[in-house]
Amino acid sequence: MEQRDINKAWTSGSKCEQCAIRGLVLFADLTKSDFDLIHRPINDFWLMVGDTLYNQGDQPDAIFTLRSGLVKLVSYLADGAVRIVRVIKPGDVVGLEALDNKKYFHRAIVLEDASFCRIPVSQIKILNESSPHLAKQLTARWQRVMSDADLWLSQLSSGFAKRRVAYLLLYLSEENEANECYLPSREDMGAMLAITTETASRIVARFKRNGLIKLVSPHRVALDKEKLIDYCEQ
Amino acid sequence: MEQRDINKAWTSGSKCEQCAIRGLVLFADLTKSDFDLIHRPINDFWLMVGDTLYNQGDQPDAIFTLRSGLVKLVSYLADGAVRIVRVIKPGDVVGLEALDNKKYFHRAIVLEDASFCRIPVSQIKILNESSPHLAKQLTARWQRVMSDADLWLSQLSSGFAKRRVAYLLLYLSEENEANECYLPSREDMGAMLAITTETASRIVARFKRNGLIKLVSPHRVALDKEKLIDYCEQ
DNA sequence: GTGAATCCTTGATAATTGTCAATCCGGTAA
DNA sequence: TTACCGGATTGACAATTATCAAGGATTCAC
Repeated sequence: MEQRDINKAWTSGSKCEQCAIRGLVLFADLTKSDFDLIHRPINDFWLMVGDTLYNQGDQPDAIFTLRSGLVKLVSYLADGAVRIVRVIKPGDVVGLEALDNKKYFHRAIVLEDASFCRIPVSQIKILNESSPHLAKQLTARWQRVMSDADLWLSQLSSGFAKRRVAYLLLYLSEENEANECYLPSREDMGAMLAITTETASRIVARFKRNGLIKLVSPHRVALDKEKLIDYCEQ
Repeated sequence: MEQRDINKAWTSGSKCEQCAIRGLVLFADLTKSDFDLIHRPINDFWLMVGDTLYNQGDQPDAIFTLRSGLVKLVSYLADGAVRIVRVIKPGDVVGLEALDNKKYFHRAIVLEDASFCRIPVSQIKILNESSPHLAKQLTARWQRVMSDADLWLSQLSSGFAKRRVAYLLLYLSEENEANECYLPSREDMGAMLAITTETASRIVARFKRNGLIKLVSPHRVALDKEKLIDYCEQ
C-alpha cells in the first residue's frame, strides 16, 4: 500500500548538491568528490496527510530525510494498544534501523503533507566506506533520536496529563519562531502522551478557554509560550 | 567525585584481543590489524553499588562497555523530578553521546557491582576512519539504544501500573535463562515506570503474595514468567 | 448545499493512582 | 542484646484519570 503511495509520488532524481535544505540534512558535510560517488539518484517525493511511508515489519532498503511536513512513528503492541513513539520534523532522518538491516520498527504515517528524499541503504554504505563526512552526520542523527527519546520519556510520559500536553505543544513548536505549531488530533495526543482521548480533549479545551493556545486553522494553534512554560513548572 | 571512583578502580590496561566477552562487545568484529591501531590501552575497572560512572553534564572523553553488573541512567528535570530513562545490561555500551562531542545526558549510577571497559573517544575515531568493522558494531549499538527507548515508551510508560511492573521484571530478566532478575528499590521502580514509590511497593507486595515473584536474596527475585506474561496481556 | 461521517467536547461515574502518615522489617552499630 | 536507621509495606483519603455515554461541531463527499 505504501509502495503505491511512493511510486505515484516519484519525481525525477534530483541533485543533492543543489538541494535547498542541504545544510540541514544528512549530506550537509559532503564534498564535491563525495557526491561523485553517488550513482543511483536520490529521489524526492511527496506524501499526503494520512499516507503511510512504511509499515512496521517492512523490509527496508532506504532511509528518508523529511524535507517538509510532519510524520508520526506508531508502534503497535501485542495487545492491540497503539503508542506514538516519536514525531519526525523537517531535517530529521527516519528509518535509520534500515542501516542495521533491521525491519522497520514502526509504521510511519504522515501528519502534515510531507516531502522526503529517499536514500538507498546501499548508497549510505558506499559513502560511509569512502568518506568520513557522512559518518559524522549519521552519528549526529543517532544522537538526536536518543535525546528525543529521553525527552519523550522524561517530559511527555510522566507527570500530570496537563503538564504533558503543555510540554508536547512546546516540543512541537521548537524551532518555530512564530510560536505556532501543529495540533494533533486528540486521539493522537493520547497515543503520544499515554492518556485517553477524552483527557486530551478536556485539557486542550481548557487551554483554549484559558488563552494558552488559540486555533489558527484546523490542526494549527498559536501558543502563549510564557503561560505554557509557567504551566509546566507550576 | 566519580573521577576518584574511577581512578581507585583502575587495573592495568588489558588486551582486548583476549577479552573473555569480546564476542559480545563493541570490538567484536575487529581483526588483528585493527587491534594494531590501538595504542592507548583500553582500561577495565570496577565500580560498586551506588558509585557514579559519570554525571549529567560532564564533559566526556570516553565511552564504556559494561562487562558485568547493572547500571541506571538517571535524568534530572528542571523541576527537580527524577526519571530513570534506561538500564544498562552487560554487553551494552554506555555514554555513546561522547562520540558526538556532547556532554553526558544522564547520571550513570551502578545498581549491581559492575565492571567496565573504558574506551577513549579518540580511539574510536581512529579505528572508525581506518576500518569499517567498528562502524558496523557502533550502528548496532545505536540501534539497540533506539529499540530500547521504544520499549520503555511503549511498555514501561503506559498502561496500568501493575502491567508496567510486570513488563519491567520481564525486561530485566531478558537473556537470563534462570528466570531470575534484579529487583530495583521501590523508589527506582517508581522512577523507571513514572509511578510513585508507594504504588510500586503495593504492586510488588501483591506479586509476592500471588506467587508471581519470589525474593531469593536482597534485590534479586525469581520470576514466574508465565504468570507475568499472562498478567501483561490480561 | 446537504447529509453523513468523523472528530471534539462534555457530563456522570468508577477505577486507578497519588498523598500523607503510621507501622513493620532487616540489618547495623553501640 | 538493644536501639536505631532506612527502606518497605499498608491504611485512609484525596486527586487524577479512565470509562461509558450523549451531544455538538466540523469536515468531507456527493
